[in-house]
Amino acid sequence: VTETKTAARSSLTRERVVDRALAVADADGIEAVTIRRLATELGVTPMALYWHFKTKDDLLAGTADRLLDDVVVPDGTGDWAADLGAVLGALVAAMRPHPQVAPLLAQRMLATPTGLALTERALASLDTAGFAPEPASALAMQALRSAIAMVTGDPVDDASRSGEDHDERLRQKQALLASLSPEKYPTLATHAQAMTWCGADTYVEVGIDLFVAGVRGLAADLDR
Amino acid sequence: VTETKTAARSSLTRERVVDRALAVADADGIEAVTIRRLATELGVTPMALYWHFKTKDDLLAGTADRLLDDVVVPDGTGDWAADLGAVLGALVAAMRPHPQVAPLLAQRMLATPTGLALTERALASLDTAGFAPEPASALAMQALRSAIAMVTGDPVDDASRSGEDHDERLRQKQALLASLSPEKYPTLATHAQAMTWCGADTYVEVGIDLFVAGVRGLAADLDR
DNA sequence: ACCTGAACACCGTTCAAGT
DNA sequence: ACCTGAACACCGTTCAAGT
Repeated sequence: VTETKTAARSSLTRERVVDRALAVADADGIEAVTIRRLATELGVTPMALYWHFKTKDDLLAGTADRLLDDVVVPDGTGDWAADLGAVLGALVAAMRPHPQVAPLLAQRMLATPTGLALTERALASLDTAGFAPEPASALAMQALRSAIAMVTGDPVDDASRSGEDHDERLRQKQALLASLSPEKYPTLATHAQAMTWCGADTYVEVGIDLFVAGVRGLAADLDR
Repeated sequence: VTETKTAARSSLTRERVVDRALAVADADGIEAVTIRRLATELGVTPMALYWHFKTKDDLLAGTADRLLDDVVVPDGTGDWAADLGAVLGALVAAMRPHPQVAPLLAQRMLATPTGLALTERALASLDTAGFAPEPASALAMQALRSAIAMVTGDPVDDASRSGEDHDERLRQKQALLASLSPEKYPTLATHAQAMTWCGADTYVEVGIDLFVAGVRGLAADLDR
């Protein structure tokens, strides 16, 4: 795991630090990305990172911003509902490879050009849908949070730990659901399999469709 | 802040520890609740807590479960949409006084009787709405996450710090939004005030309505 | 400009010991 | 049963110093 490349071993840069941070977060969870661990993996003193980042929060912000680099801001098509779905889809696609980092994006949406562009598009869609500024803003924020929620995955097992920990928790969850009394929790018993399947794809699709459908419903209520 | 009550100063209990944990989380954020801090505030050795809790995660789980104690599980009325909204409302109402603790509830919904009861009701509503087990489960999980997102408040300033920090961040946010070029971000400029208002009430209402409307829309699509 | 070294004030947790 | 004390392996960060 330690830095072994002879080429470009010199010159610590913000980019290389963020690369490592992303790798560590993906492998062992966001709580594992630590100044000291990144330093040792980069073959450097912990304090070396403080030349490139003012603080650990700064480092995490930089890591979050990296996700936004991959976002392709969709063009407007005139169909506000489709546009809103496209913004959500773009955001979700960018966050999905790094679910551990996704929650940090909440604080970066108004602090980054891409984040601002996405927010602008979302608000524009909601504006043409007929929402006043206040509900439009609330909906835009909820959109952001929903997107994060979709990629963060199964709420029950937090999906942070990889490998065996993950499997064991999933087994525990299944055992728990199987042990429930069908009289007290009839529907839950029926849905035991579905609640543990962890199919991220359907989860994301349902999430985006749900949000757009919700906004559509609220927009329709405005006209009455 | 340190424990000063002469009555019942003896006998550390799980309840008293959780009380403190909640107070600290509300005052200084969830990252401030620390075994060592709780111990000193309770006038006790850090290790004393380990008699009542197996680990810090256990302590946090206990703190999260406390929020669920205040939940009143709503009765079914026959109107599945209303029932779904009631479940969401009950959950949101319980989490709202302690936004810092709310995210921890995600892991406790299937590990606690009240959580199971709420999940059962939500799944039952979605079942009568016509959803198959898989989408119903996905929607139920998204409901939980949405509820947490609603109480966690403004994504931009994370609302964890109280008082002056909070005010300063809000001012920074306003300044940032005011400094945007209206050509590049026309809608954002229009919504600058609304994006900073922090009105939690409208935010929650919009969130619940949005979710129910979304499910209604998806349910209607099922019949076509 | 860019990095090292030592030090400080924190963490969670183990293990043995007290009462 | 319930709590203390010392110790271990971690944290983020400051401050002075090296090159």
